[in-house]
Amino acid sequence: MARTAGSHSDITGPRIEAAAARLIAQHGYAAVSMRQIAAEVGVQAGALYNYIPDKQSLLARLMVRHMEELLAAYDEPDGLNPLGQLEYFVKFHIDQNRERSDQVFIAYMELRNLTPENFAHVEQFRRQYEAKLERILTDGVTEQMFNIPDVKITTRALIAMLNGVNTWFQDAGPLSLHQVRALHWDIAYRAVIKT
Amino acid sequence: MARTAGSHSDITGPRIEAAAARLIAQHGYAAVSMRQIAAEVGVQAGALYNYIPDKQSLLARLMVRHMEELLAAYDEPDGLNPLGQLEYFVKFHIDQNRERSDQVFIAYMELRNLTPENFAHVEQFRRQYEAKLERILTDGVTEQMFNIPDVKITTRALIAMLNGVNTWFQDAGPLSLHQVRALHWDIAYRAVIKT
DNA sequence: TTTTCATATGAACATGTGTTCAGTTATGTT
DNA sequence: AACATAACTGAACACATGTTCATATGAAAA
Repeated sequence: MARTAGSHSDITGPRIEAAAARLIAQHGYAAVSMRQIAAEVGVQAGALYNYIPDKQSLLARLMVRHMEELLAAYDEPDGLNPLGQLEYFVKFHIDQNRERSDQVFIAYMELRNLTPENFAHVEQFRRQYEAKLERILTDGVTEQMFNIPDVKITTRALIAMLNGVNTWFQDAGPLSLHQVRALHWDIAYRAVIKT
Repeated sequence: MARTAGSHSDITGPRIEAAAARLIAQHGYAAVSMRQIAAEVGVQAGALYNYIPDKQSLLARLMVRHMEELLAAYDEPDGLNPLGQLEYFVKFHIDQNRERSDQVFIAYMELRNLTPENFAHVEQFRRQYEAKLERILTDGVTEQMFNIPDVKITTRALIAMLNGVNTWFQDAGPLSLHQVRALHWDIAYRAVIKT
């Protein structure tokens, strides 16, 4: 038996990435085999190689695509002062953590499993994203709205804090996403505001 | 050829754990083989099983021991008000991140590679540690020193922020550990203090 | 010196790995 | 109806995996 039904090129491709994202987020890149991914798609392992050069490329593609989509989804808010922009960033980041939790999780857990070339590629995107927040903080300091001893450290600290949400937030939990957003915004606000 | 030199039981054991910690922190549990660990120790793979029942137990032991040592190293500061205790906690956590970065990294990156039983065991320690911070924040609120909308979320947010240090701090970097401590303490302070 | 035994070897086992590819099948086109 | 080809199978490849065990070794005890 070969192809079991229909012309599936356009559907199998995305399904491979979706299955890979799910499994890798759950078990880790090294712990997931090509045969597991194939089984999740409902196909034999060999068929994956019609869509992917190799396993490493699959991981890299997953991460690059995620970073591209993340940056694309962030539409620079016009006409907001630094405080408003910071609020936008915080809520955007938390929303992304929720909507695309697998990809977000992979993007910062599997960096060490990338080849140096792929790592450099992804890292470049990561820095672009970080630069958005850093810019907001810098502007806020310039406009004497924020009081921040070290903008670079505060940038990383805030992102680390926001990423943390992904490790414990569950839809079934006691807190709504709205509450989580509000509480993190409160902390971020107090961490930067000039009093 | 068998044993190549001397009676090494008391030295090989710790060396296995040290090598495993180094390698797992760098490449991840699933990506590191028993033969790699053995090679790092300077021994054949079979010899590891004089000290370890299996690979999974090695990971679990690493994590449990780390958590035990972490909790043991934390000697409850007497006679400090909540603010002083919070400062102590922040600096303690950052110092631990530096002194035992491999173990800290493993302890929150490899949770998903534990069997359910081992996970439950480690998770219990993790909650004990988290409870220390939560207690400090609760006390601060009670004494009307802190203003915290949700103590549980703030606890997690602060720990996530502090853990973040481990992902980018390097001794060779531009900032001293002292500076990093001070900057994070500043953020934590502002996040909780009642104004 | 001889005995004892903890400590390590190295080969083997069964299974799993990523990847390739000749062959098969269903689909859309002619 | 016949064809062309995209899409997939299934078996195979070479090698890696965790783990076991009979065997060898050397240091300490007698």
